[in-house]
Amino acid sequence: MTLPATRRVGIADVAALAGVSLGTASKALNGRGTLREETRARVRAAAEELGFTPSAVARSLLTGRTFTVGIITTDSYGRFSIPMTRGVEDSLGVGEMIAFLCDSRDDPIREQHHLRKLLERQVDGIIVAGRRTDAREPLADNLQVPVVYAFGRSRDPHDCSVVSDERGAAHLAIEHLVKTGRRRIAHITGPQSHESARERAAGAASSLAAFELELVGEPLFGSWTEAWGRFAVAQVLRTAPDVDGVFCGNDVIARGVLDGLREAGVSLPMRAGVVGIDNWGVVAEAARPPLTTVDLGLEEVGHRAGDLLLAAIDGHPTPGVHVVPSHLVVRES
Amino acid sequence: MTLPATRRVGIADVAALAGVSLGTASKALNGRGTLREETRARVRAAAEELGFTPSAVARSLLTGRTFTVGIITTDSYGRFSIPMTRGVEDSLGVGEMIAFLCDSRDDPIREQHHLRKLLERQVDGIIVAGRRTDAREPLADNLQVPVVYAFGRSRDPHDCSVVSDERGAAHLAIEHLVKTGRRRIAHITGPQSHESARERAAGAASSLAAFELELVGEPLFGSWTEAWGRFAVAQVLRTAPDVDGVFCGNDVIARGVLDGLREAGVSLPMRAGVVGIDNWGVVAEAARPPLTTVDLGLEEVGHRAGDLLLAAIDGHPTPGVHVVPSHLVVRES
DNA sequence: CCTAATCAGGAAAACGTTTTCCCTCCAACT
DNA sequence: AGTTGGAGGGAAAACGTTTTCCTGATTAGG
Repeated sequence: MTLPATRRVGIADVAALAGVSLGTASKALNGRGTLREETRARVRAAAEELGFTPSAVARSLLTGRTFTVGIITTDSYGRFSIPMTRGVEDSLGVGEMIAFLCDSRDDPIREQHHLRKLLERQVDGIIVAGRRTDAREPLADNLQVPVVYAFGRSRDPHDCSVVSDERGAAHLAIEHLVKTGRRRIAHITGPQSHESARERAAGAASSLAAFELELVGEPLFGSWTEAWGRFAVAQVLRTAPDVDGVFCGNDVIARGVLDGLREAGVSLPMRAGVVGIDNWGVVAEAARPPLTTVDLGLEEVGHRAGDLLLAAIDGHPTPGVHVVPSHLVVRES
Repeated sequence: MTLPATRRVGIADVAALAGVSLGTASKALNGRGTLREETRARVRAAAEELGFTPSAVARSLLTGRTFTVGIITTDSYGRFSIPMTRGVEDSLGVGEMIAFLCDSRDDPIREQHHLRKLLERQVDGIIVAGRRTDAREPLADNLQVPVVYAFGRSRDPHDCSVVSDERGAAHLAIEHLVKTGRRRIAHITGPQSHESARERAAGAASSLAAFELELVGEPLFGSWTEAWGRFAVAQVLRTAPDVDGVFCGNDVIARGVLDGLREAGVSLPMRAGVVGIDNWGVVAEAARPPLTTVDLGLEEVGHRAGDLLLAAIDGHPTPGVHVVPSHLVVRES
């Protein structure tokens, strides 16, 4: 009893109503072949009348294309995958494609399971959206469909990966601080085990060097939390009371830093500038003062990944690592 | 040039290698028909050797089922749809189903566009995940596939909707405040135009009445922001300095309230208790003190919606509004 | 030894399209 | 008048499965 109350209306029904053959109806609806305009119109009218919706399944079987891609994300929380997915959707939409969303929750078993499901359904391509920037193992080898890695690149440099510009982000942050007159700049960031934390710290150091400056103290690695930001900035104030700028590894830390500074009596943004990374609206806008931060262009990463995947599906693969520029979002901090 | 380098390996290849007919191979792999165990094994071995992956497309064409559903979400930000999608995925996973994710961004045109794409692909069912609890227009009438509305219910009571228990949530919050000794309780919440704000306020009033108490002042409707929380609580303190509890419409407001109270010199949680709604980790856990809040069970809403959709696909629809219970998450506020 | 029943497996239809090849007109040339 | 050639449209193959029906062989029962 699987609700077949009314049979699907197929192109054969349309053809019958229009008084043409099945093949002719197909041509009329798809603009192929040579037909009189009057015939086309008659078929279109019949299709309209019957509410005909072509079966993508049948079409796929014949053409081998499903106009479908899979997105495998390891980001169960959604902070990163949401904007990326949006970008991917934008990119795919113009090609009338649509995406399966699979959440692997960082579990390789689950990931392989999803992969199998996607391959069975003959997706035209796959996007792997990571939560961390650290390079990851490729999905599988000898895969028949094109794959693009977004945000977290693949360990295999011959794969196609799209990443955001971590060093560039650090550079933008430092540049902003320096150009607004800050000279004694500290860096508070996440765990050293995260490549993004290391990259941002390295980017900050080299950027400061270009201005003939140095960080105040060593970069403080901790966790991506407000509590760490508050704690670390208190420590900074003890060892270097004249600090006038803090570059934070992400917005959440930055918010903790802002609270820590304010509560220590540092008037903001007069006596010190703070810059974060992520441009996460709910955090950056609610901070006091609203946080100046660097947007990693996640939506653009997704968009780019989608474009590259479409190109690869079309037979024009573009292996290598593609870097999407970051940009500064100036608020009041 | 669409990369047909190597032709797909089909069940015919498997059959040939195993030395059986195509139909027999199908039966062997699917456990149908009556075959010798040795034959089945031989076919399985052949399939393994060739790396055979059955084409879900061909199967769907024949059976009319795609084992695929569509999720249409209006929640471009992702705050609500992420946990719901997770729940849906969990529910579908056991049925070997997989979901298309479509973000309508609250645009009816885009929504219809997505709907068409989904119907073309012959999804077995559709879940509509709302961002607001306000009832929404049905997706379309005379739809051939089952639809379940999640979080935001459909205006048509004959549709199947799954919602969270807004009044119950308010009740849990008030109960917690009262049981921890609070008597002078204010309510600060979001815009009155949002049904959830109105429901939560109404729930709070009736719950207080059950304890023979009343709200301190009228509910303060504003926006779902920290700034509003800070501003509103300052106002409350002016008109009712002895307030000892605040029930907030969501966690973000609650966080603003906590900051406002603390900065006004109210020691927390000794002199006042604060409860939010949402249990949004990044906000509730980072609050000072960590926020006690009500979890609306969004993941459960998604899970339930998935279950009901599966049942409907199986020919057992369950029209009506289904309410998922909320639960209190006690932290330190 | 003959018949009926069961077991194994093959042949072919079916799903709903798209596309290729073919046929039949009819007009325009030579 | 005979030949091209193009326009308009039909017939049928093809995609890769599942399933139904059928046939031949083996076994059990009488």
